[in-house]
Amino acid sequence: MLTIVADNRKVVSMASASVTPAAAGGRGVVTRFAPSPTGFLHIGGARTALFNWLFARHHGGKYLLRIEDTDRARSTEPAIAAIFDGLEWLGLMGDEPATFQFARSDRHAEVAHRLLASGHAYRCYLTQEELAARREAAQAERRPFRIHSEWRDADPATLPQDRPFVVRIKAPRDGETTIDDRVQGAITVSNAELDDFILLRSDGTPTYMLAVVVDDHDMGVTHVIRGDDHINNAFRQLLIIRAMDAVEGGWPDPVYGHVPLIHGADGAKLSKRHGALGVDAYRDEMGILPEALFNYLLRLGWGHGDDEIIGRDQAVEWFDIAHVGKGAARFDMAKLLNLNGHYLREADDARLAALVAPRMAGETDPDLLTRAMPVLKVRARDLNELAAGAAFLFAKRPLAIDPKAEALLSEEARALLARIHDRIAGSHEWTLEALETVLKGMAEELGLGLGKLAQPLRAALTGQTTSPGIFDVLVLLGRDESLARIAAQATGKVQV
RNA sequence: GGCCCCUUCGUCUAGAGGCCUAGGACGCGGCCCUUUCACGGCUGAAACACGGGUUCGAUUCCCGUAGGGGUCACCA
Repeated sequence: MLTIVADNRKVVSMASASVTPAAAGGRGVVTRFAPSPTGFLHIGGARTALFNWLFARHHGGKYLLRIEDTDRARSTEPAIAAIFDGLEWLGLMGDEPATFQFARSDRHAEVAHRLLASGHAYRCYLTQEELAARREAAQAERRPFRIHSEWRDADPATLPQDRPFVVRIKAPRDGETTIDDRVQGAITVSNAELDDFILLRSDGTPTYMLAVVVDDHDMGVTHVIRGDDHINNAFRQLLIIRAMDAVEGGWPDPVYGHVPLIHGADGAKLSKRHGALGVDAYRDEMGILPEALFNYLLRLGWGHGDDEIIGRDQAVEWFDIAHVGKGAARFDMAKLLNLNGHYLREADDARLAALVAPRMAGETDPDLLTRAMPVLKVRARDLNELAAGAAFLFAKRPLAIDPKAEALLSEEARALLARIHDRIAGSHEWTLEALETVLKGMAEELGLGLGKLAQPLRAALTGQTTSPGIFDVLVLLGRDESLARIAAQATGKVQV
């Protein structure tokens, strides 16, 4: 993972040095997923990535990745690795090596200076203290605070030479701006609501607002699909885009699609309290399959008629951003588990065996695990349940007997086990059919239901009250192990 | 608080003026299958936030109300 990061860095610095805007003029669709590496890839981010990926694939376009690491204090290398790891797992890596935003600071500053030179931006010498004081004053008078810098229209000749300044955009003060959002529909904001936000900080570094716009432009991004917490930013970013378009042309408005955030079960924004975990937790701790999370996330906030089970290819064919719901959807673990159970049953047995083995205590046999999978996977919803269900296969004698199973092993039951032991020990074939014939015949002879034999058998063989079918268990365990486990619980048997 | 957005069963959703007696899925209840647990099948309860319009006719269009969410940094 770290080598990939290093490679990406190299590619980026070359790209930023040559400054070759891909000119978003017309042609193919280009989307992007742009997380800031301040933590793991959370479920909401994964869904945003998914929608970008699907939209691009559906339209035969390109899907790119950009790491927004301009916040040097909060961005970390492990977070970058975790995000790539999560995307990789879900099959949502970009079509090209990721772009790293911080590496492109010079290009961002260059754009700010063009805006400055063309009069679309200005140097503002207001200090943070002055701003804070004005903000407080506005608060005290209970009126909304808008930055009105006296430097906006200052005579360039009178500008201080040795004081720090920030570069602010000159936002229009009248009129209104409408965004035709592909998810939300038309959204209109009065320009008076937008104030002169900062492009370049006093230390010369670009702000997020500037960096996003410049990077999207240079990467040729045509469709900006992201969380709807960015709606307000879209209007500000459009200001920069239109200013640059006026300055040098070739800066078309992107198409926006602001998808709703995912909420917790209580309807509030998903937070750690709700289990807003990284996708790695769904994989490692909860034992979720990537195709299940993919399907779940897709159906969360989007639907296609009555269809519930939707695979990758089908999703690409059907995905339509206009059908993404406008309201926030709540995360429902029960439904995810149900879907996971479905994909578990569909999954390849050897693959499942490999996924389950590390979750089991002690030694396991991949071959036996694989052979047991068909009867094991139908009764599990996640890999942990699958591992628990497989435990009996590798348990060492003497078997730990679960209290509920113990209750099944009465005196009569133990006596019965002795008879079963002798009877099946004499069976020359150890197959599903042969064992079934023998045991059913025996039950009939004794005038008992098969359950009377099967239940104590299950307890003796697995130490539990639930397991795959009893004949499956016998065959999986094999003749020697089965007879030994039965003998251990039967009365009057010499334990091997 | 200002601004922006949202609102169909508990949850995810279908629905784009008559197809709606509002459909599907998860979850929940019942039945069947069955040696247990599952899987599977059948089945039941369960929703158009409220109030006004527009219309011959509104879940669907418009306006209010209520509720919810987002956003208001030299963070991203």
